[in-house]
Amino acid sequence: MLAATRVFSRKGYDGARVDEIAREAGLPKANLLYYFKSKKALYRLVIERVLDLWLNALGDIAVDINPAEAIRNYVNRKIHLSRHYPEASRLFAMEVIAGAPVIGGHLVSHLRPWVAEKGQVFKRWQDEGRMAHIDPAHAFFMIWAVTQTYADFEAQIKAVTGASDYDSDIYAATDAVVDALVRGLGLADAPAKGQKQNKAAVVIN
Amino acid sequence: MLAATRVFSRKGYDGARVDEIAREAGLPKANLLYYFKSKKALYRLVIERVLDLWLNALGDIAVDINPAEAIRNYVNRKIHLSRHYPEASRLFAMEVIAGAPVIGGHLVSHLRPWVAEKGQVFKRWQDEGRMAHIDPAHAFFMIWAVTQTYADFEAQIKAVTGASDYDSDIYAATDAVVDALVRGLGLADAPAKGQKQNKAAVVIN
DNA sequence: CGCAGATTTGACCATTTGGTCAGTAGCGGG
DNA sequence: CCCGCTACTGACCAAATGGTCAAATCTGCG
Repeated sequence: MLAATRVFSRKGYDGARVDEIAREAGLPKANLLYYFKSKKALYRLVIERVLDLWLNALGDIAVDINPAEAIRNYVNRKIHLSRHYPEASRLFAMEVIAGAPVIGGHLVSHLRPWVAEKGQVFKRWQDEGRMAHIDPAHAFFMIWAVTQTYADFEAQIKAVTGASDYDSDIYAATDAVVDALVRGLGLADAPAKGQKQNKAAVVIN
Repeated sequence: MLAATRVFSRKGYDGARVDEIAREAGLPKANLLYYFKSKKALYRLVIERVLDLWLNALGDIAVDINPAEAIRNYVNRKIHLSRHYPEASRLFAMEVIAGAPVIGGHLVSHLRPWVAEKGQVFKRWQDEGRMAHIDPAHAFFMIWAVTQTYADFEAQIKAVTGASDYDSDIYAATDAVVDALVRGLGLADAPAKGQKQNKAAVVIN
């Protein structure tokens, strides 16, 4: 299962060889196909598990604390995920890029309501002047884009920065990125005193 | 060539069938292989052309105008590209996710110096207090992540928003995202009066 | 026209790959 | 020890696929 995630994420669905997955899992191909009916079935299981991981591990966005803090938490958790399971992240990315043929339905049935619900919180914050006016869904797209890029485009980032130790070198720099994200979304540290008074309070240096 | 880009971007290298590319190009497979020695050679050509498009079409980041304006231009151009050539964007993404086996060298030899050079501009802006202090390379990663997400994760965005007309529905919302990006990077509209005086001047509403 | 070289193409081939199957090994209970 | 059942596996197969090739067709030119 882990082996499958690794191989699929490295080669994509078509590029992955059942035999390679089996070898990586340390058992004969026939045995692998004894447990999982087919390559496609295995892929489906793996990708659904990844999506679950994504949705569950992220948990909620705290409503009770201030927006900046809440989003900072969420983003950091997301980055933590990407850092800890880069293969999962990449696998998910490939699936979506290919048009989400397998998890398209799940995205509609699970992710969509999730976004709709959390979006309500954003809306409230925006009404209270504690968050910039951005379509909540797009705020998520921004957050996801930025957090996933460190897992998905690792090769590019490595090439550009020449980081020798990706994990420590790169993720050390993400704090500033999280700041930028929070600032960009215009999140207030504390409840605003009045409507629209929002002054992008985060100090820059 | 266009056909190849389309098919490769839809299926990935391994998923793409030479025969399908040929059919999409409206000529027999044998003829396609007469022009391009092999599938791999064709892929290499296509992906290199995409990278060129990326690097060239983006052109420069204007130094003479104010930072906010300059980056806004750059980001808008990038979004325009993603919007106009989503297949190219996705193809590039898949290549990088797979570890950039083909264009890894190009990234180091072309993209890296490009970033280093443009990064100097960012550094200057930062020293002048006209931009938040973020490692310039990471500022680019942020920008790229956000702009590419609209092409690469189209399937996800569609699933979440339920947009019926992706092109117009979605790209209409990107203005707010560009704003957030500019705000997040702490870009000043006009030259700051003094060092470190930066107050994330962009008003939020 | 006639020829030489380039272009085009259907037929074909070697290899790879997902998946099957018949048979073997392990194992719990009687 | 044996029976029945599940887990496991090497050998095998049909289909798909990248690539080749020889023959056909086209094109420019003397």
